[in-house]
Amino acid sequence: MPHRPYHHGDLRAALLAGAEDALKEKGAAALSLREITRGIGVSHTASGRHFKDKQALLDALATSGYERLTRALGDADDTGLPFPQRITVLNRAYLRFATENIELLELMFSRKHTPDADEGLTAAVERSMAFMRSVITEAQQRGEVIEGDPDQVTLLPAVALHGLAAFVANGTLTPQGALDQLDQLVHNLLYGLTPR
Amino acid sequence: MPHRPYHHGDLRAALLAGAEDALKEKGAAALSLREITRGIGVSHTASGRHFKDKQALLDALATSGYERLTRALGDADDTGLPFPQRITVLNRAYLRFATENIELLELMFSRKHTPDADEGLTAAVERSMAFMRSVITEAQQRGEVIEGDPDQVTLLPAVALHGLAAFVANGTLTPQGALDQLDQLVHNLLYGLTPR
DNA sequence: ACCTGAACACCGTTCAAGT
DNA sequence: ACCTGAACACCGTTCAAGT
Repeated sequence: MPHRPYHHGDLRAALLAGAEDALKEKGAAALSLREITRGIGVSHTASGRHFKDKQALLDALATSGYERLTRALGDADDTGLPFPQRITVLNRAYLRFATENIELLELMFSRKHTPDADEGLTAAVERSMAFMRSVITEAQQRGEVIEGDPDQVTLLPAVALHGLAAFVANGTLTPQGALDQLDQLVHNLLYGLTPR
Repeated sequence: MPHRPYHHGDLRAALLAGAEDALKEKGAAALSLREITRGIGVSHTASGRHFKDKQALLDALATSGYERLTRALGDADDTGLPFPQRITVLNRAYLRFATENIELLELMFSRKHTPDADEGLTAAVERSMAFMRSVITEAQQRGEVIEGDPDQVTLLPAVALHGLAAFVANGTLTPQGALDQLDQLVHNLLYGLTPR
C-alpha cells in the first residue's frame, strides 16, 4: 500500500507474478528474465538478489504450483465421501487446476526431481504424492479399496490422474473432453478392464 | 561413403542426429542451433534450408520419436498373447523406450498438438493412439476386455501408460522402480481397485 | 539448389560500483 | 541490503551475396 516503488521489499513476489504472467502468455521456453524485469520496472540484474539464476526462478514457480495444486485438492476433498465419489471429486479438482494452469503444469511436469534438484520443489512434489496416498490408505481401512502396500496401490490412480492431466496440458484432450470421460474413466479404474 | 563433405545431400539427417545428441546431453532447453551446426562443420544459417526455424527442427525430432515409439511397440507386440500378457509386454516396451530416450520423450510430451502444430507430428501422435486402440478392440472381440466405445475403454490404459512413462521421464520413478511395479500395476488395471 | 557472412535484436550471467 | 550499468559471450532470424 505504500506509495514508494512497490518493488521495495516485494521484488521476489513481483518477479514470481511477472514470471507466471509471461508463462501464461508465451510458454516456459520463451520466458525471458530481462522482459520480466522490464515489466516490473527494475534493472535486469535485480532478480539476482532473489533468484540465483533463471532456473531458480522456474523452480520456485513450479514449487508454488505444486503447493497450490495440493491446496486445491485439499480444499475439494471431502473425507466423508465413499471412495468412488471422493476420487471423482479429486480428479475433477485436478482437471480444473490443469485447465486453468496449463503452462504452469507443463513446467511442473518437465522439471526433473534429480538428486540435485531444488529442495523446496522436491518436498512440494512429495507432499502432493502423500496426499494421494493418504486417500488410498483411508479407503483401504474402510474396505473400499483392495489391500496391499499403499505405495503400490496408489501408483495406478496416480499415473492415471497424471496422464489425464498431461493429455489436457499437451492438447491430446480438451478440458471438456477430459471431464466428459472422467466418470467412465473412474469407473474403469475402480472395476477394471476385465469383464466381471 | 564419398570423400566430399558428408553434409552434401544429407544435411537434414545430420542436423536431426546432431540435435538428438545435444538433446541427450543437455536437454531441450539448452539446445542451440548454432552449436549443432558448429558440430557438423557448416555455417549456422545452413539449417534454414531444411528447417524453417528451431521449432521446426524440434517438431521433426518429436515426430521421429513418435514413429520410433510406435515401431518399438509394434515390434514388441504379439497378437497371439492373451490380453493381460500382451498389455504387460507393451508396457514394458514403452518403459524401455522411455528409459533410453528420456529427453526425447520429454520433448514429445511437451509439444502441443494445437491446431497449427506440425502436420507430421499430429499424424505421428495419432498413429500411436490408433495402435493402442486396435489392441483394445481386438481384446474386446475376444471377450477379454469389457465392452463399450473403444475410445473410452482405451483412455484408462493410455493415460496410465503415459503417466507411468512421464514419472520415469521426470524422475519420480526410476526405470527399475517402474519395471518392478509394472506387474502389480497391470493387475490393478485389469481387475480394478475395488475388492471383488 | 545449397550454403555463407554480416547484421540485427535479442538473451543470461558476472562484477565493480553506487546508495 | 538492495539495486544499477557496462561488459561478455552467447543466442535465433533475416537477407543479400556467392557458387
